[in-house]
Amino acid sequence: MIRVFIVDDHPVVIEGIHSLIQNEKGIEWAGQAMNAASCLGFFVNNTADVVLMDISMPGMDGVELCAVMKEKYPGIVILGLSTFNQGLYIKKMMENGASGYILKNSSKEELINAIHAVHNGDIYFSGEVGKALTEYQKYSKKELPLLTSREKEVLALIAEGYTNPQIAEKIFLSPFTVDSHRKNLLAKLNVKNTAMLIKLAVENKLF
Amino acid sequence: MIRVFIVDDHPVVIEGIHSLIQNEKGIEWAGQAMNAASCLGFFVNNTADVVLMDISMPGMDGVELCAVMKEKYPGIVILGLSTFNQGLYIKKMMENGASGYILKNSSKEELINAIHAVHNGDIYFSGEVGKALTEYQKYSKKELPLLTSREKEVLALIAEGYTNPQIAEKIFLSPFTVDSHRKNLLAKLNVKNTAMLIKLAVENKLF
DNA sequence: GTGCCTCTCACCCGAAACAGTGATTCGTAC
DNA sequence: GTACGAATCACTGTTTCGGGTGAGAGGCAC
Repeated sequence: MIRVFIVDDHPVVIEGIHSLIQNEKGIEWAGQAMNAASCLGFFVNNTADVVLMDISMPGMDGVELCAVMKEKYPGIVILGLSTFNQGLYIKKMMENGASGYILKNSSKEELINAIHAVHNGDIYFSGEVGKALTEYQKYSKKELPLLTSREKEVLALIAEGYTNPQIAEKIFLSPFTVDSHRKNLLAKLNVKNTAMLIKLAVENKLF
Repeated sequence: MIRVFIVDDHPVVIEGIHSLIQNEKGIEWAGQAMNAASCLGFFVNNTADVVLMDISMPGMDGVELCAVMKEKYPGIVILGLSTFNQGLYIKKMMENGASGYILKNSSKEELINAIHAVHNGDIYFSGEVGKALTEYQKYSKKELPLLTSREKEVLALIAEGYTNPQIAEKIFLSPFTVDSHRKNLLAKLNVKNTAMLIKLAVENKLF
């Protein structure tokens, strides 16, 4: 029996999901909350197996609540829930420990499938959400000029904290040469100092 | 009818999966390849709906091949496949556009489920893999000292490429103060220059 | 009220980064 | 064979960073 708890600030949604999963064999209604605080309060003295969690709520939002819940109760599985389909939030939610994500307008089958899948330890995204996520990833990849192999090599060493002279010694080059590569990196990637360079490099996995 | 293609350098695995999915209604065997080059060759004149792709192969590995395939044929869905269960590779594979991931010792049901799920646009991880991924994420989060709000503020501005004097002007502080915060950041996070600082900050989302 | 931390400001100094300019070698592509 | 980019090296400045050190104001805890 999978005990399902729901956190959502919209009573309509709670009601809707409640009616969808009641009478569903293998699934039990554990309780509900309309904000993060109530949710945390509930879990002081109670528990559940799967938490359906709205991504946008007044006060502490789902993304944050998700992190707190997984920190306190790592065994509880969280399934993100939202009316809108936004890659960035989904990604954040996953990074905070959610096991899946579905839209509120999912069919009953999708909802039941998702609950069983995440309870089973699987990670599950409904089709629409999966699309948004991959589109987001594609979109978030900026078009960046190609770096030469030497440049990537130098870039990696800069990111590890080596200075020009140290890099020069490490890869048997003149410090002047390393400096040249460094300047080319700044110019190519259109940034003005090391901080921007490394931020861009890490975010876009340039090395 | 879902046409399934498999890329794996182990004939045994190809044979095994072939026998598992043959006679499975709705699934059709599109072909096979034992390395990245053969795979790319096949798709010049042919196509498939779902590609089961080994993560570790001689020459170009699955992670890289995955990126190339999704670049050339965005419509083709890729399902990662591996004997071992390593969070880092799974994450990389997903970042390169894979839609799911299963282990080679998955049951027939799991395999069929996964194929249908990813073909449907869902993202699917089998339970064991999901566990590895979340464990990896948990593990990869280093324990870092807490930064004060001012420090986070300064850190964010450094990451955007501002110099100490510019930051000072921006948040109405003395350049000396900004420099102090900057030095505290280096000391607290145990790094020795801006490059390491920003790398650590971006990787751990410190601001 | 005595610690402890945060935030603030200050100065010195050497090292490193950044800007500008220019040059040679080498391979590859047309 | 020439045109181009990658890779190499060189010099000169100016700016910024990073290490060390110190100190005063305000908040909070015990």
